[in-house]
Amino acid sequence: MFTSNMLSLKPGAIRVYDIHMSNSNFIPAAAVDLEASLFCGQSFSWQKVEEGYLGCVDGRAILLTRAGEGHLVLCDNSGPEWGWQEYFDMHRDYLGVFAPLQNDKYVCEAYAAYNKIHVLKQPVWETLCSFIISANNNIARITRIVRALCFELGEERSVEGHVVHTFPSPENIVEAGEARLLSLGLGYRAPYLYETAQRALNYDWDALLASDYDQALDELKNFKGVGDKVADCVLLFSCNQDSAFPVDTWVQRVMNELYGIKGGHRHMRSEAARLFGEKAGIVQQTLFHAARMGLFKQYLT
DNA sequence: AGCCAGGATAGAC
DNA sequence: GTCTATCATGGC
Repeated sequence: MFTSNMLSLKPGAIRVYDIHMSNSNFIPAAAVDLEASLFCGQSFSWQKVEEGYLGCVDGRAILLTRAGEGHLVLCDNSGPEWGWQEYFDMHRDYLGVFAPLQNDKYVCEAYAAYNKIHVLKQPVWETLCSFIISANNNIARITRIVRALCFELGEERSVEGHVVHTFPSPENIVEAGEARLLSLGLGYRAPYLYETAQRALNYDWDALLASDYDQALDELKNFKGVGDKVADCVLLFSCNQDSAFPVDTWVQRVMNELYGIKGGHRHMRSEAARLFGEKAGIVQQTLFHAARMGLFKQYLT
């Protein structure tokens, strides 16, 4: 039997979630760890402000303000209401994903420390660009570059007096040109992003979203600067592919040194499915964050 | 100064 | 198909 103290889930957490789901603008703190979810390296478009968190999703300025035991969602009025429940993956049964893994020492340790990291469902174009930029880079600098891209090439939006900038469209990036991208700090990734933007000008994103995993993986790798890892990030964070298993340097270390698994992308992914289930990507995000925060320091060389 | 960061690429074999 | 040097940039 899977009990709440096994993984240190706070008593009553699920209840609070259910009670507040009736309020369409309220994100209960007990349902999702916004701090960890926004800053664990899956999105680079959020920042902390006095009242809470400020971001821009799908061309819409968003402010998450602290209120009671959670946050209120405030948007600008530029379009239809923002589907934050989908963005924050509120309807997934996270306990159901982790419960079958109660015999996995490392998953349990990670889940005990970070049991409310949700995998965000982000706009695919922004995710593709962000993770092209992420190659051989660190989260702080990726964030700076993405922010510079938005500030220089995006459009201004505002909510509650806060100004943000939208993520630039493929047209915006092509018009800016490769040299401009270089000056924004992209380094050798500048031509990758530029060529990707050109290819994206007339691209059928709906077809990508409708594809199965293998098909979508091959398709994404046709973009310049996209290999297995970046493609898996896009698949997991934007394409509803819960089995995608991004292997960066941290996850590589975890798989090698904690689970004794080595090999190429294909083998690593099948082993991840065997160890963590068909939604291995959801588990991966918590493992990644735990490893990066030093939780496995004692096990890693 | 050298190593690391949510890796990918072209080239060699 | 697998293995490798190389690629900007900044922080430590």
